[in-house]
Amino acid sequence: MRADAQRNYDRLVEEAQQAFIVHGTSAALEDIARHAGVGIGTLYRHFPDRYSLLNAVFERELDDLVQRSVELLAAGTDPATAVIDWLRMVAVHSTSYRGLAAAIMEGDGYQRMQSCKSKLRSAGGTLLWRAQEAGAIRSDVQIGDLLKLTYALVLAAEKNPEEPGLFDRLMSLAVDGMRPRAAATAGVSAGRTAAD
Amino acid sequence: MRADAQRNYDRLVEEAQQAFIVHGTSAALEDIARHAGVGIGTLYRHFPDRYSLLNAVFERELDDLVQRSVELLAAGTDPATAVIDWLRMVAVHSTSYRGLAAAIMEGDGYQRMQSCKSKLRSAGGTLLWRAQEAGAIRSDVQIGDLLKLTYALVLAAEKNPEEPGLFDRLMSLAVDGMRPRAAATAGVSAGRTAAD
DNA sequence: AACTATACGGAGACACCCTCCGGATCTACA
DNA sequence: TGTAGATCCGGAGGGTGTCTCCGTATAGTT
Repeated sequence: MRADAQRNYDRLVEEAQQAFIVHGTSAALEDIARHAGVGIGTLYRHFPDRYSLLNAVFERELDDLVQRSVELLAAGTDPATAVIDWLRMVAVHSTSYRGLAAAIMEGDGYQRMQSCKSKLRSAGGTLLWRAQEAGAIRSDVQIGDLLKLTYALVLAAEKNPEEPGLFDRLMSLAVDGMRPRAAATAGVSAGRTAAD
Repeated sequence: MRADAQRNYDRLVEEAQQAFIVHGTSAALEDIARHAGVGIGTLYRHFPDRYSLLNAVFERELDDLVQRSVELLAAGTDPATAVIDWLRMVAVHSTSYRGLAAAIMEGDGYQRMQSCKSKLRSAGGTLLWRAQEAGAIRSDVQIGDLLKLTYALVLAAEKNPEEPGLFDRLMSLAVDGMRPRAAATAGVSAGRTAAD
């Protein structure tokens, strides 16, 4: 890669990060290029579409979330709580970019953002595995599902800013469902089989 | 309302329904107008934005979902199962329009689609109330939250078409969390308080 | 210094959104 | 039935944003 190309690449990612934070992930790409002192053509050469750029920005920040998962693994925290806390951190992070949750979920971006997704999966997967080994989380729960759930709830919360506690309320529903149920207690679990 | 205006209004809704089913809720409004044999200006006069049109289309189909809730209320089904089954019906319906779930969640459309939302809330609210009276669903669960959760999960499922069972898996997590937990069983609920 | 692979820039085609207003069309009333 | 005028129609046009293409410029090499 030529030196000038590398320079432009870096400036674009830098500028994109700012723009995405300020204007959300739908910030105009032409503005990003202009602020980076670069032509729109250059932007598109480095990043064929919006998702590529988003992926590059996001990837720089992922190390932090991965690091958190390692810490939670090392610390003596309750395995199930560790998983849930980590998912909350993922949620908090994605909140800093309006629209990021939507972008990650977007099918179109599936290919482009895969590198980010697999990093998240491997970090979270380890935490989940430990919790499942300890019997603290249902064994049929998958890390991919948890991440998808988390981003879906972030999105719901983002679209309902007038309800501040929404994410936590929804997450708590799902969180309770993750835990293995005690052996059926008469009455309380009536009808449960029909729902499964 | 003048007769020709009414005629155009109806044709637009009709045509929009088809377009939304075929091309998703982001179908080009100009195409809808053209297919309805009407100018784009006419479309915008009747429906100031995409959400108004979506609302009109959606509203025609809501009676069915409301009807279902009445049936579930009348039938002797388990109250909690009835709520969950109804939410599934809502989910199935919204699946017929790619993007509807996103549109309903969208903040911009909040005003425009309110009439649909309140119909859903009142139908679901009655079912939920009965289940909570019967002690079959946690009393702190709100119908607004359940609908938001449902649409969030529909959206997640819609964006991951390669995983057919996703919606059901995610829903089952949340569904389990809705049920009141039996009095703490030693060991299994360790760490629960931290998550609430 | 000359050469070539690589990268740049931005004009322009495209798609969609939404507005505006001159002209066409209904309807009520005589 | 004829007409006045309130109502409605249509689509050109301006705006925004995406993405492509290719003539020009430049870094790196010999």
